[in-house]
Amino acid sequence: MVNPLVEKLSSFIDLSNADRAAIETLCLAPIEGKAGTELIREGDRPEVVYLLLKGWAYRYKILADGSRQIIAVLLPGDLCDQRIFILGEIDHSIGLLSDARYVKIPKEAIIDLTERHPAVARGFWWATLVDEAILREWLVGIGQRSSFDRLGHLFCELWLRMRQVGLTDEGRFHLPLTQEQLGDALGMTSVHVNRMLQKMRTEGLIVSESKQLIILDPDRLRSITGFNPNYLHLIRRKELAPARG
Amino acid sequence: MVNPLVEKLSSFIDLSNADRAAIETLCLAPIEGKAGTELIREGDRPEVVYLLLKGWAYRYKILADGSRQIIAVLLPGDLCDQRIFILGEIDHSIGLLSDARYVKIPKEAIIDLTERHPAVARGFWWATLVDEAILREWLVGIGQRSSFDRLGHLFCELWLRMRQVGLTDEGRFHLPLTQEQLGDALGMTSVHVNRMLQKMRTEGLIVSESKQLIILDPDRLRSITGFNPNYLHLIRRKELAPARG
DNA sequence: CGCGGTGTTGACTTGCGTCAAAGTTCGTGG
DNA sequence: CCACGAACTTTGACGCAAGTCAACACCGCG
Repeated sequence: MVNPLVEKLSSFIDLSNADRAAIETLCLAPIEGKAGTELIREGDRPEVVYLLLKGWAYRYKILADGSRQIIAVLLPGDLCDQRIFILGEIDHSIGLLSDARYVKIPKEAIIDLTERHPAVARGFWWATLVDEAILREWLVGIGQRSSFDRLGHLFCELWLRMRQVGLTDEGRFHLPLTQEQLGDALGMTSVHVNRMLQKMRTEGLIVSESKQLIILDPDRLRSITGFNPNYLHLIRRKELAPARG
Repeated sequence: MVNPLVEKLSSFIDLSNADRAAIETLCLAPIEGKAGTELIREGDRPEVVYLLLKGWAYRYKILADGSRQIIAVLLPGDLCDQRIFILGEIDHSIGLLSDARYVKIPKEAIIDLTERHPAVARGFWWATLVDEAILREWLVGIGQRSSFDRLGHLFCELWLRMRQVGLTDEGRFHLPLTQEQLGDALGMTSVHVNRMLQKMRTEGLIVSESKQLIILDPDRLRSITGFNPNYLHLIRRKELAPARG
């Protein structure tokens, strides 16, 4: 089985065999975690970086009144903030949405890897910039789009991101989020998520069954929700010098 | 006059005189721009990084229906994405909110600077991580907070960020945003921004006059809006080794 | 077979948007 | 230096998308 981080980075940069091997070496002692486990709690001072190998995780914040905002969804191949240890206390929490496999990478190993493997360093920068772009797009959605469009837009994004790591089967992929979690990610209530899901079903846009989502007509869903995949920066930039930076 | 980037980074790391001089050398040929100027348009392929020296700028996206979401507000000392050139086309636009002074730094100069000055590299990483944390907090606000709290929360943030670069006078600072721009940043209409501003005035929280905002009682505003400054990571981490990373 | 976590449904409420008009401020050119 | 227009702010009436509350159904699991 291919390492999902290698797979993800390969969609953007050319990795040498040495680069691949270096990444895979970091994944030799994976940890298995159960859904609901908290990896990092707001206020912690982590000295390691987490890399998801299998399953889903999420970043979130809990407010004083108990409400929760999900800030990001992490899929296999996603790295939790390569330089997180530069900050003092972390300002949000990270937990597992499903049973998952992951590795804890000491900060020294990350620094070492990026110093010895410029292509990997470049790939990590790319991944960081894409994570930020996703965050921006979520802000745009929650600020400007209708709840229906927001939900459909998220499905388009998750579909492409899952496809990038080879975890889709045509329009179908595993989606372990409950309606309440979807709501917390999109800034709406689970009741309203439910209503919008049904609208999408009756309009023939999706089918969902036991944690599987099927997007019946991706093109139509995209055009209805105004989804533009440019922010995922999936296009490989062959013309760029591979070296420094 | 102190360079605002030097001032900002100094709040987190110790810069040597050589570090400071290197940054200041990059700012020798500033450009003066008028309010409303577009620095980067969605779809561009920038090969330079912008550094704001004076005035305000903003990142934003325009949707198909013409609505605009402001994704970030940039203050003096803010750098527009140190590694932006790694991506292909940029996925959002950047414009000037007020008349401003800024410099365009070629990507080679950024790479060179960070390779020769590890402390600066570390500071740039810190600034990047804080920018991301601000983005997360905006998402939390727009997703979970009432419009009143969102507005007050933003004022608390801008006040601290302006103070960090020495641009406050007690609770007073220059705030060049129109009510429409505030609305586009907070995901609400300018009409509603107006109503919430008046509520804040009648409750004795703020005074505003000709682009100046005065926060009368920062502690009260903070507790009302649930503002926790942890995400700005203003605390200097003296205990950390200054070297690599 | 019962129980806790989900999903579904309907009735009712409300925060915020929409629309539209009047008031204010400010920059610019005559 | 004043007048005029454009951009911004303020106000009020009204509508609606989405929240709230509450009951019920379902489903997997011990």
